[in-house]
Amino acid sequence: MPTLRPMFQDRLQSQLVPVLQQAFKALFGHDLDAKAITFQSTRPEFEGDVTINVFPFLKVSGKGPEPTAQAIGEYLQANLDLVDRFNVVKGFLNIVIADSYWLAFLREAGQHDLLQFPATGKKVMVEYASPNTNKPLHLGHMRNIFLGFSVSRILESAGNEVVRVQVINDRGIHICKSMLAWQKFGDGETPESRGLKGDKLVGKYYVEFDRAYKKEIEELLAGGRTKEEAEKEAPILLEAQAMLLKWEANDPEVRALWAKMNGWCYDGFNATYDRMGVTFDRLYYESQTYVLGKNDVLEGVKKGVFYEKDGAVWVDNTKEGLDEKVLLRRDGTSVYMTQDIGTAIKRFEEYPGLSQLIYTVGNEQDYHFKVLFIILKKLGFSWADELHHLSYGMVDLPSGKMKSREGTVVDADDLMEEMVQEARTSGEQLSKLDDFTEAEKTALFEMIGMSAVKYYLLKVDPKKRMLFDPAASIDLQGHTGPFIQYTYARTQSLLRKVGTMDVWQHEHLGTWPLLPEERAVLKLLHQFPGVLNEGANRLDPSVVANHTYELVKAYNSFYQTVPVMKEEDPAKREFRLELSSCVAAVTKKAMWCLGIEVPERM
RNA sequence: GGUCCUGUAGCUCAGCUGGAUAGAGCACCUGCCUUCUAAGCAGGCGGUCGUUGGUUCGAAUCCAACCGGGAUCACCA
Repeated sequence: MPTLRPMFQDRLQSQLVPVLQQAFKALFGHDLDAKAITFQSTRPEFEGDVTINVFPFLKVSGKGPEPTAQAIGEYLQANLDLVDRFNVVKGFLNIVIADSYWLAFLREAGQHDLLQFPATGKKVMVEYASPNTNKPLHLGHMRNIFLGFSVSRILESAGNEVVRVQVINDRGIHICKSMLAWQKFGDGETPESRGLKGDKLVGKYYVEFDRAYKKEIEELLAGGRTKEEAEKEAPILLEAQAMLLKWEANDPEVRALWAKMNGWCYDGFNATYDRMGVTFDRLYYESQTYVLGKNDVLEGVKKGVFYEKDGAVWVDNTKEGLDEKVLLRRDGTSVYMTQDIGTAIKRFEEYPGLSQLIYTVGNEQDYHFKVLFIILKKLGFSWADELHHLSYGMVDLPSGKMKSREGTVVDADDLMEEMVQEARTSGEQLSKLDDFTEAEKTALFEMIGMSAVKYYLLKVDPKKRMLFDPAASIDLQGHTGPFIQYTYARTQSLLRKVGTMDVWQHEHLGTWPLLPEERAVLKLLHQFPGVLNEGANRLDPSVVANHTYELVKAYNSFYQTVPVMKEEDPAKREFRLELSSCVAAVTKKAMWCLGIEVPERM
């Protein structure tokens, strides 16, 4: 993967490394490579914040593990103020970082957004939705959309300018099927007359088509045709194919129907996107892009990158361990790959400063993108190395795979509605919201329900296929979005009280032994920029999701065992308020990176 | 068959640039609301990290083979 973004340098490690190098020089007369040192956070059962494993250095030190660790520890303690003390357990050097360091860090964190990196000056395009216009969005689209949108937010936080893009597959045989079925069986009904969302109505006729098609096949089978013949010869299919030809010939009537039904579909999609909370900067319609690429391919033939065989144009990727692939059919028409080649080129033309292009598409297209990227590289585009397929695994149901034909797809609108209703049911049972207006409640339950779905889909490593268990996803406790929202609401409750009591002066923070609960929270805050950087480099929201959970879990533990407002020492109280405030800000921003909103009360 | 992804607790998932007795959530069991929001906290139960070899001082992590799950390999989109 291209590493465009600068590596985040952990501020603690960047201070430790040079002194460690000095230590190795002074103690063992060895020039230590900075990359040879790996830090790990100290396991909770030992005292310390950072741990260095000295086993790799035994050859250099010429001593056993414990004396080596001891010597390094002593050197660090003597030469670096932020090293307060240390202990050695077997080959592990556990370093305790001085409270003053943590306090200074907290002060800094209070003044800056830890999760907003300086501008990189880079522009990145993220394509994260590519629906067909013949059926409504479902659970699979939801993973795709939330994943890509979150990645776009993460990249933005990491300092990049982001262009969010949707590709709409608005032409082809699939939409003709819906159109034909509507013409035949629709009786002129519209989303308005029927009271149905536009995408649902179009989807309904896609199903109608399939039903009629199957019926015709059965009749043909009964008439003695083979299955294959029947599938090819069913009159309604032939009619749909004829309609596609008419569409391509710009037949006004077909085009008008096409525009009308696609319009219904877009209205439906837009309503779904609104509820999802996602937006696009640029839409690409396949009806406009499907003609692209042909000239680029012919250009490639001239350059000798592609070759002709049997009248068709091929690319040979056998050297790359792949196969040969047709790019233009014998009749000169395009295949899917052709238009993807053209569209990629067009995008870089449209956005001259673009440095990276990310396609959020399911892993069933891994091969397709591998081939696409190789082809663009062969055509000599300098940006070909900056193309990335953000591939994600399929979403399975407890009953198995989702199959539209078997009616087992989970509809996006239905699922969101169900989750919001579940949030309402549990929220009203808790009866903490008596002074909320009905509108406020509705907004809150919307926020909670949506966070449950989004977090559930985002906490899993994108490349793995995942199981969507409706019963588990509806859970609002434990490792869930609502749990994180709840913690945020807790911090806000505290900070509101401060507002009315005016006890928070933001004055200098004193020095005293930090409590373990406080340290745990500080360490997780301290690690967060590195986590965001990792998420941006790996294009993986799950690392951000999981670390946010770690943070709020530690904060809850702190909250439940350490007094904040009730602390009598004003300096400690202020420190804990500052800590709470910082946790709140970071949590809010991290959730923003996931495309999840966070409530002031719940 | 070739290629790619994947296999960790009853279930869903972290950990995988090699390092200390493998972590969470759910489920099940025990405590904790006259005290800053109990959508919470504290604790218990629960694992031959698919199998077998190899590399290493050290392997869930790297390598190989095998087994299981998935995807893909159209002059389809």
